[in-house]
Amino acid sequence: MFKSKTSQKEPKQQLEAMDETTISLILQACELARDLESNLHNLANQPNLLSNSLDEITKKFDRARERVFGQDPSTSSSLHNMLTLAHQQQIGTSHVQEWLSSSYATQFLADHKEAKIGGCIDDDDAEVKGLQAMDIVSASDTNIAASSSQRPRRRKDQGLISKITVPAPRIGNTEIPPEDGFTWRKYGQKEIMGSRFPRSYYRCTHQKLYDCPAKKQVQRLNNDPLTFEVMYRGEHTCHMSATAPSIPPPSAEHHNATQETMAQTLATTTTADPPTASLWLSMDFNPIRGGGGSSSSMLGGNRGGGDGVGTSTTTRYGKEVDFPVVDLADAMFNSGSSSSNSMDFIFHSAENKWESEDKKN
DNA sequence: ATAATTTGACCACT
DNA sequence: AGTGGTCAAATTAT
Repeated sequence: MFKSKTSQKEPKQQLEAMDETTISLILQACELARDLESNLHNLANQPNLLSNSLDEITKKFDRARERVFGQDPSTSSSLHNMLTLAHQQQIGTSHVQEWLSSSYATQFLADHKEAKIGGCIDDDDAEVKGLQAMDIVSASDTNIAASSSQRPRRRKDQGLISKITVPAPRIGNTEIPPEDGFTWRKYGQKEIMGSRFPRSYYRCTHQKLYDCPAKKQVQRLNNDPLTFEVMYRGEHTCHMSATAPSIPPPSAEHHNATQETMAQTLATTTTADPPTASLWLSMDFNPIRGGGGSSSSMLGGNRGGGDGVGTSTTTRYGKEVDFPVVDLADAMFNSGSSSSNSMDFIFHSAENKWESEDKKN
């Protein structure tokens, strides 16, 4: 429904924002990333080379970013994270490149710039970069305590897989973390010292059924409530099972944040079925929800544009909230500008809706 | 009835 | 002792 509506309304006007040199820079960086990917195993033993290689890629992206945006580090953080994670988790960077070469990439960049209302400073790059392959390996040693009869509590250090920041949905509820193709069950929330917003703890919905150890933490950034910091721990094993309900993402055995970024990006930039972007689009977004006893009925995998696709609802702490899609779209496109004012309006109107929703309860 | 979320308490870690 | 991660009973949603 609103799927086609939004897609048609989104112009691809940002292409001219990037000249050929910029595109070339990005492609070069992708090329380097691919090289790195193929040599990753060798380079793992040569930290210096690895570091140089990463620097090279980073620089190219930075230059590309500067050419496009002058300077706006926040804008490129997701892109940067994406690439970084692509290396570390051995995601096929050809996917990245493919995506980058599509017009959706430019749209993505434009949208991110636009969506940054408060101007967030992404200080996570260092951390993400700091991740070693060891971290990824150690993450698999999550042996969920199913043994003792006592209350076995997990140790803190489970091996962090990835930590990324993702923008809140531009359309819909900006207060919920974006869909990432997996189904999560919230098991905790905690106020964190120095953070204005609580941190939410999620585990894979299928933890029990499939012994899936995947977890994630979601927290909004202090300085940019419209950005979520998502920390993934553990690896999904549920989609490995033949009967597992989760749809394995393109790079099946390496679930990760990149997908989240990409998924979120695409979800927030366009809901059309773009030729290249469909690569990610097809992998998720359908809000396979473990909702109300019907989760098991989803087991066949209802992907591929089935019935419930394109839904404009999602969960918000257990409640299903109808997004004022039409209103939002109108606000967005009738306001005649893409300024932050219109965005403010959108977010505020959305929040008001949710507030009144809350009052009912 | 079943599943998901909320939330206070418990516990590991520093 | 403080902080953060997890548990689990109670609550809410489906």
